[in-house]
Amino acid sequence: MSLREKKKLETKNNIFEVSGRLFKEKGFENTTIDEITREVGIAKGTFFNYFPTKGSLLLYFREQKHELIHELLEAEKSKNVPTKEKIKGFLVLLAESYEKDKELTKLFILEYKRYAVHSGFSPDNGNSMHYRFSRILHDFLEEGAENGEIKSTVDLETAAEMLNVVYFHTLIVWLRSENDFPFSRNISAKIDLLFEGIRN
Amino acid sequence: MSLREKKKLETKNNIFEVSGRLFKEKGFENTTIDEITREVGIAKGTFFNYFPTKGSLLLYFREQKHELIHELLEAEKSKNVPTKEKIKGFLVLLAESYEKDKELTKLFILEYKRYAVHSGFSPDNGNSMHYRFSRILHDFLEEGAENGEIKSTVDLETAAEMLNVVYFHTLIVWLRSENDFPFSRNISAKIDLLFEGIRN
DNA sequence: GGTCATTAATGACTGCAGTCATATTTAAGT
DNA sequence: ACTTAAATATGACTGCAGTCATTAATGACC
Repeated sequence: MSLREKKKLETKNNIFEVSGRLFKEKGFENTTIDEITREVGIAKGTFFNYFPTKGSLLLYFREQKHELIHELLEAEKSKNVPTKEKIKGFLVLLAESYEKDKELTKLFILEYKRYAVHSGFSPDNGNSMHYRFSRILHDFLEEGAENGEIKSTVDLETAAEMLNVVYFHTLIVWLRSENDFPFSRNISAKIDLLFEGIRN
Repeated sequence: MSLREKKKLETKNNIFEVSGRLFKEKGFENTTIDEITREVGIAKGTFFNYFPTKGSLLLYFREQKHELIHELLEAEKSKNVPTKEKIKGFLVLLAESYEKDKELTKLFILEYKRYAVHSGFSPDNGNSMHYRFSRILHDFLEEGAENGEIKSTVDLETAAEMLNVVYFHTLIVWLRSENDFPFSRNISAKIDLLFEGIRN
């Protein structure tokens, strides 16, 4: 790695670290780029060589966080429990990992939503949280379908999409609540409902 | 109504009308307050006497739109069809009403989401789209429960919340698509799935 | 119809995100 | 070591949302 590359990486990490701290301390809106760059010791313009907008920092936070997801996923995939339990376990674990950085998570979930409405979660965007999650959930469901745990008439894409969207909605409500919200029970109830149906 | 009140209403309507037109013509981000006020013939500051932020215009658009909802609702409520069909009918009608102002709808759905993440859809906020919708859906479900169409073990609040969130997600995807997306079939399939469950 | 308090209008001003022409640093070729 | 091209850094500048102290319009009351 050349001197150039080393410096570049270091600058990016510095921006990342400082902005994360400031966002947590004072919130996203109350933190200015000027503040971040002053603290990092770079010029304002330099920031924009690394991140195209202030909001894109949040997408980067999300990406970093999601490196962890695949570990959770592998651990959960190999368990020998019914599909429904696997999905519950995965989503609860995931939420617990978000819980560690509640404030930051709120921010990047919000930013994701903004992005999602503007530009969509198109399949060709490998970094789309929505897409990756739907894929993972779809894999679980497919396994369940192969075992005969799931009705053959169910469209697995649709089911995965619904799990996904219900999950994120619940996550947001949970993140916003002051921890008196029993996330895992709540999401479990919804997954049950989706598996069992509501019709008598 | 006094002269004052008349003028006030007229100014508000003018802002509403001009901004709506400009948003449709050039998009929300590309329309500036200066432009709106110039065209309306008021000073910039006056705008903020009527709407606290640029985004709040979108909430106002939404409110206006939602005056229509209750008409749809009443028509649908009185039909004598199964609960599931009532819900489908209502959601499809609603989507069709959104379709008339696709670009504007996109904007205010986005703004709603932003708002929702920031400040929640608290029950005490009577204007919250989320809350009103959940209430309406809840009413439908309650009727279904009374007729024995719905499992007694199902928590109606949860079911309404899920219908709601799945609906809005689907709506967004549909609004973003270029009309080749069969909304009513898609949302119907999801409602079916939620009613019947996915477990074999 | 004149006085005064209340309500609304005004636009210069502030703060911040994001741009861009210019300057500096790096690395490769000779 | 010198030259040169490419990569990177810089900060003054622009554009826009939102504020606020000041001014104008309105209507209640005598």
